[in-house]
Amino acid sequence: MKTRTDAGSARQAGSAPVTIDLTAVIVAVTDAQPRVLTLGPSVGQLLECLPSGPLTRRHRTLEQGLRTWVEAQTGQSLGYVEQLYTFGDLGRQDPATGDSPRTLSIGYLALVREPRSGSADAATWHDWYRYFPWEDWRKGRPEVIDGFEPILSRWAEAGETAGERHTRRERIAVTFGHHGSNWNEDRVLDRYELAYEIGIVAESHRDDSGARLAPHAAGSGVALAGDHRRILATAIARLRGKTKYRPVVFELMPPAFTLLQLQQAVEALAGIRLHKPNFRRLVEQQGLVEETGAVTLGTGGRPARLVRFRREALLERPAPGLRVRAARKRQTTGVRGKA
Amino acid sequence: MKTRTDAGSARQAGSAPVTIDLTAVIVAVTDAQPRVLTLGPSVGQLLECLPSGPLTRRHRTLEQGLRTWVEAQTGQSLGYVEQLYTFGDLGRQDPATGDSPRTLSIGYLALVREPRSGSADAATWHDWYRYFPWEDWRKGRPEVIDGFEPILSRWAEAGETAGERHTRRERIAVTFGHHGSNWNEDRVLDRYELAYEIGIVAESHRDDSGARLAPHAAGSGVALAGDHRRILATAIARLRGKTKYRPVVFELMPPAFTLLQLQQAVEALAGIRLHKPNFRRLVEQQGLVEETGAVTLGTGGRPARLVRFRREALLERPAPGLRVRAARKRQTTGVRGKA
DNA sequence: TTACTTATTCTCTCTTAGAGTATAAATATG
DNA sequence: CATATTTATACTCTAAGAGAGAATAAGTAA
Repeated sequence: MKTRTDAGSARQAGSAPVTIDLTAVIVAVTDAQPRVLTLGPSVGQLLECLPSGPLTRRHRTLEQGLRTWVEAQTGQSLGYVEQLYTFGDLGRQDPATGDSPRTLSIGYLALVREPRSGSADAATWHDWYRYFPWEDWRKGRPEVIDGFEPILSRWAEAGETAGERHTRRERIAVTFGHHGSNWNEDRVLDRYELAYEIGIVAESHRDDSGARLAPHAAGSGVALAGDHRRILATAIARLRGKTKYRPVVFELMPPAFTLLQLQQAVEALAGIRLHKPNFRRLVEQQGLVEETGAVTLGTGGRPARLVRFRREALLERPAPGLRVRAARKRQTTGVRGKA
Repeated sequence: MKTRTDAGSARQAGSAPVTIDLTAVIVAVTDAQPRVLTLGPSVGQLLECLPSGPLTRRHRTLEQGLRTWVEAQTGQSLGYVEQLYTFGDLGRQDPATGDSPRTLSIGYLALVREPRSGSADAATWHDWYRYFPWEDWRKGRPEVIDGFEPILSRWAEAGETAGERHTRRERIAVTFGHHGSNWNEDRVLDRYELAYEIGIVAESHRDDSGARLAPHAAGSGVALAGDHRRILATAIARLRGKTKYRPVVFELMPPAFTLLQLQQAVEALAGIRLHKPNFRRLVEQQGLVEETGAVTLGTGGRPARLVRFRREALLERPAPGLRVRAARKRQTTGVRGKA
């Protein structure tokens, strides 16, 4: 449609060629680990990247374009797909791009059931904590954060005015919490952004960005090409948040599963441990699952009932989800040996 | 960055010229009504539209481009701004555009304090329920929904297979609820999408879209140019949802306000009535406000304390927000006469 | 003074969430 | 085969939170 006022001329004048990149974060959970599909480094491409390709006029819809590209590049066909965010800031483009057409990346989150094990393509599945080691609190506070802390405080105290120093301390407290307390697992993107600004992650140094305070810290995880690690952070944040009010985890589960498997999937995504009896109560109370009648052996103990997702739950509750909070005391889910 | 596999050639081949439109939903609350800023119809532009303009190479960031356009078109400078969604499906463009370059719209939500009353610009503030009359349940169930119901059932029963009819009935139940129960105020976009698909709103008939089952229904609200009503629906949905876990309402309040004003702002956004004592308890318990010491007269009754937003609340709670649910019984907030 | 309006404070009940304990039914081990 | 170990499942106890309504305070309008 037309834009009003005298925008017409401005449009002609300033409108620059733009390329739209459709980029997918494809997530699965296997063996209680969250995985993401990437294309490994190769000749002419130093870093790993997410599956992605440009929007063309053959793509009727953005999502359809994404599906096409992903299938071409990885062989994966996608089920659940959701748009995340559109990234397009200039100062943040990989300078390798030169000043060719401006590129916007539209990021998508996709959830799939199972990593296709024998994919002959260049695509490989990786534990997503490879890119965000500080996000996995399932075995307690990750040690890598110890390495960040001095960098963070140095940055805070380097503020020009007292006010700025206060704001910076506040920001650190909100995003990273206070020495283990107040950790909010949803703030994945905030943490990445802060790490990027301060220079903790490798991308800060590669990009044409202002702040380069700290040298790229140890334990800052594997970098991805372009904006891709930011897009991944956005995806994890969205998924962690959404789990709480929509039954999205079930997109990642096989048709039948045990309650422990479900719990471990949620724990894998959220990066925290949950209290087992309360988790089960929550799931059953909300009517999110129903019996299949079958049981599994091979659990190593008493056989577990196999359940399946109950679609009707969507109709019954306004916000069917797993509103979980981390167990205060570190809580074994019953699988990983004696506490 | 580069795209891997043999995307290079495909990119050259298919890559079409693209225009990026930055579109703003600018929201304020005055006199307990939610308002949105639009540019009125004019010569060469039959419908109202949202402030919007193309991204140019002068805009370093998308958000900065948006702010520039909005200020040029409306004189409003924006405070809180948040990206919503990127729309770019082909089948849904206003056919008036012809087949000129494909346009993607990136929608934004902006919150401002006060409508600038005497704006000489073409921009005007309108109650947002003008575009979504069925979304305002503050005075009970809106009558316009009565007009939709037969159209909805006719659509459901027109499904080809029994399965499709069932799916359609389910979808209606989830989005519109069952005759007044199960109304979920967050599902603004779902409802608009359904209305669009069935043909309840005017845009369905204007666009080059498939379904045109029903004639554009009475009480279906004022149409906007292009995608803009969809973008507005997205904004309302986002704002209604976000209110529950982030203190965004305060972006819309004056520096000092009474608890009733705050409640009415939340009610205006959510389109539902709240239980007054419980609302106050929630606000005070969460530590979201603090005393200013002053009181207002002119409330028509006992003077009310004036409070202000307490920023520290952000640090103390993981999800500081107003997790409100509609009062079961219609509940007077004490202002609108005797129930 | 009396009615009415809005503000503010309580109370009571019911649901939900956090944390821990007890029992059941398999596997592993001697 | 008895026993320890492991996982599954069911309960209990407590405390916090949410829904609903009543009671009291302090103004304005008649």
